[in-house]
Amino acid sequence: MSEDELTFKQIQPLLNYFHQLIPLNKDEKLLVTELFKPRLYRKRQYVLQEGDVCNHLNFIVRGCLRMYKVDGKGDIHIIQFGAENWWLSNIGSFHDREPSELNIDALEDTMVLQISHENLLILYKTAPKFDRIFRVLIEKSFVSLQKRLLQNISSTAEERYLTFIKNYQELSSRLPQTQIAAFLGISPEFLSRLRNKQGNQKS
Amino acid sequence: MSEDELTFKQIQPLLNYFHQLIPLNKDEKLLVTELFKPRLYRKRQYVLQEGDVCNHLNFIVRGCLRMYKVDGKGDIHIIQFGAENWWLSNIGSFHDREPSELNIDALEDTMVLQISHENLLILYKTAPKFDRIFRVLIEKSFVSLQKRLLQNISSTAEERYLTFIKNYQELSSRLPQTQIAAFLGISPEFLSRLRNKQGNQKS
DNA sequence: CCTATTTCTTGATGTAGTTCATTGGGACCA
DNA sequence: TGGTCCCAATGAACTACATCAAGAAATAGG
Repeated sequence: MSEDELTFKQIQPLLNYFHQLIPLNKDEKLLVTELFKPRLYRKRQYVLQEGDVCNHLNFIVRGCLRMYKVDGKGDIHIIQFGAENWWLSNIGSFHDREPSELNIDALEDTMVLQISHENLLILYKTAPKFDRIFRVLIEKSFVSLQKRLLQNISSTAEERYLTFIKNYQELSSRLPQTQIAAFLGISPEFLSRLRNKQGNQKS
Repeated sequence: MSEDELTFKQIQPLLNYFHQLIPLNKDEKLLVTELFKPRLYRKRQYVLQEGDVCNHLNFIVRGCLRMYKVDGKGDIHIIQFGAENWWLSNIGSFHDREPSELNIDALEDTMVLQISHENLLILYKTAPKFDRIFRVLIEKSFVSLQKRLLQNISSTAEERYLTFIKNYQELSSRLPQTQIAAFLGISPEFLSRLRNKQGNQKS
């Protein structure tokens, strides 16, 4: 297989993703292929470290990332997981070109397709359709974030946990409990108790 | 003053708002003036009621709205306030044309400029620049929502309250405590205790 | 101006969730 | 193949916050 064919194969999941939102023509597909670069992150490797400016949008092809904040006590709070076909970046830092307060790292070996800030500007300029694509994309992210916030201000830890395993069934069996607890905003110990409670009810 | 001049005067805050994000030309300003309609909501009046499809994007000129969910117990959870120069709509319901699970109503007499779903499509079609404008706009909303979520999973009620009065200084003195409590996700009684604690420390 | 309603305060008690400390079980690595 | 680390489980004590109840203060509206 030639290098071009290899690149094209790697980029396919992203083209499919865009195509599902808004169909692309040949030129636009080519542009995406040129401007997005594949990159592999090893488990535990940083994708973005606190203090650096977020310089890429990341589309996850396989594996799993997390974006989190470390608080004054050294505790980790996970804002978002990113698995297959999700985007994960610090949008604020990326657009305002400001140092990030958040970290992104890999929970598993993870393959991403990433576009640099510079190349994104080229993409918008060359194919304004992407203004719309990314508008639609972020609207969807906004809605799901809003749902999560609502859950957080209105539900108990148990309800949040049950919603989580329902919404992210696959992820929840793949991730260690500590990570899930840091995502739900509860202590790992309490999550452990919740899980046992669930288990007992089943039998 | 002629009717046209009146409309133009009413629409001015919105034109300024857009202009600050991305400068508009004359035609684009005209288009905005034609497609957005002013509307007054009285205190307690619904802007959007659960079960209806959200049919307008609302830009608030003066007054204050809230968007909230009523849970199974009848308790209210406020997802967002909207005051001067903010947008407030149920984006999910608006774009997917689905019944809303959220309500929006007025906490004060409130003047909004609103664009219907239909007219927004015309706006996007006629002036693609608005794809970009609304992309940038929602990116900003996304970032502030993310900050709020982070606060919620990582901070105590007291910290959240202090952040709230810092970020929304003016709003916090204008709204009843019950509303602020429903926004922070705590009981009004506990908020009252927090406030007294603050007061005592000062003296 | 008066009354009705909403809003705020305060106390007593209950509970969801935390923290700390200990134990045991895997997974990775030399 | 035996340590080293990370992860899960569990008990005991603690705390942040909720709930219920009742009264005081403020506000709205006719």
